[in-house]
Amino acid sequence: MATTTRPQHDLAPHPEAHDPSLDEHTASALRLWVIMSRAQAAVTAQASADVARHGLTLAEFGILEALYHRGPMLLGEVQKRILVSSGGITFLVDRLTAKGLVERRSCEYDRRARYAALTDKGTALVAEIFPEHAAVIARAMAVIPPEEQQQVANSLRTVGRAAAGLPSHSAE
Amino acid sequence: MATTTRPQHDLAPHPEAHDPSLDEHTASALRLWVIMSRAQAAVTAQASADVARHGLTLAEFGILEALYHRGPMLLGEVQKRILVSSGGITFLVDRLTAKGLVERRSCEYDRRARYAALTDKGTALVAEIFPEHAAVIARAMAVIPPEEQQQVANSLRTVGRAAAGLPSHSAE
DNA sequence: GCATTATGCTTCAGCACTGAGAAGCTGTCC
DNA sequence: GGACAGCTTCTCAGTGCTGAAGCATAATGC
Repeated sequence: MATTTRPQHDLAPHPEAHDPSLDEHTASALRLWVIMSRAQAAVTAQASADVARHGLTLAEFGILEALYHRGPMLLGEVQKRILVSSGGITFLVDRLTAKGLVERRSCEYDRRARYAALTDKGTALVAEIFPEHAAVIARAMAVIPPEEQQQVANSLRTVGRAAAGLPSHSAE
Repeated sequence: MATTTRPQHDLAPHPEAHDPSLDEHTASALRLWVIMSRAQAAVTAQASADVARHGLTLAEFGILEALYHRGPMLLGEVQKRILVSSGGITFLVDRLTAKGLVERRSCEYDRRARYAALTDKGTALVAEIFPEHAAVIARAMAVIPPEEQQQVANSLRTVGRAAAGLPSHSAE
C-alpha cells in the first residue's frame, strides 16, 4: 500500500513554536506567515485537484483563464500575469498548443513579439470548467463572511504590493 | 542580457477580470484568492531569497527550524509539519545529512521509524540565521498594523483549517 | 501463532518549472 | 546608417519535488 499522505502541493513553513528570543511583534508576524502559507497551500491543493480533473496544471489554467477574460495577449504580458519565468511561459504555451487549446499569432507591429490566443476548443473548455472552478474557490472562502473576506483582501493587497516592491496603490 | 523577469517563485492565478456570469459573492471570493496568492508568492520570494543566501531551500529551512524548536522528531512528524510528500522528506533529510546539518537516529521502540535530529553544526546554523529570517518575514508583514495582522490570521486560520478538512478548532 | 492488514521509511522514475544564455528584432543616439 | 542598448521569445540543462511501488516492521484478527 502506498503511503504518500497527500502533500498539500505547496511547502508550508515552520509552524512557530514559542521562541523567547523573539519580540512579540516578530513572533506575531511569523504566526501570520505560517497561517497564510497553510491556508494558501490548502486552497491551492483543492484548486489544483479541480483543474487536474481536466488534465491541466494551475499554471496552464491560469493562462487559459487570462486569455479567456482578456483576449489574445503577448507572451510577456501573460508571463507577468501568472508569474512564471520567461522559459516557463514558452514551455506552458507550447504544451497548451500541443493540446490544441491555444495558438500563437505573430504580431504585426513588432516581429519579436507573439500573441497567445485561445482556439475554439480552448474557449469551449474554459467556458465549461471556469464556473465550476470558481465555485470550488468560493466554497473554500465561504467559511468566512463576505465583509471579512473584503477586509482580508484589503490587508493582503497591501502586503503583496509592498513585498513585490510596488507602490501602495499602483493602477494595474 | 538575460531577461528572466524574476518569477515570484510560486504560481499565482488569474487576476480576475469582470465576468458577468458570476454572482458577486463568487467574484469576490475569487478576488480574495488572487490577492492571497500574490501576497503569498511575493513574501515567499523574499523568504526564499533569504534562506538561499545560506544555500538552503525553504523546505530545508522548514525542517531545520522544526527540529530546532521541537527537538528530534520522527520523519513522519516532520513530513506532516512541513507538508511535503513521503518521498520528499527522505530526499530532504538526505540532503541535509549530506550537508552535515542533520542526522538520523534509530527509534528504540519501533524499528521501522527513524528520528531526524540537528547536529551541532545544524543547531549553530539555525541559531545564526533564524532571527534574520524572522525579521525578513516580520518586515514584509509590518506594512499592516499588528491588530490587522491578528484579524487576518484569525480569518485565514479558519479558511486553512476548513480547506484542509480539519475541524474548526482542532488542537494541533 | 500465523495470516492479514496497517504503518514508516526508502527508492526511483517522472514532471513542472527555473534561470542563464542566446538569437532575433526594434528604436535611438550619435 | 551603424553601433548599441533594450526588449521579446526560445533553448536547454538543471533542480526540487511528487507519487506509486516496495521493503521492512508492527499491530490486529482469528
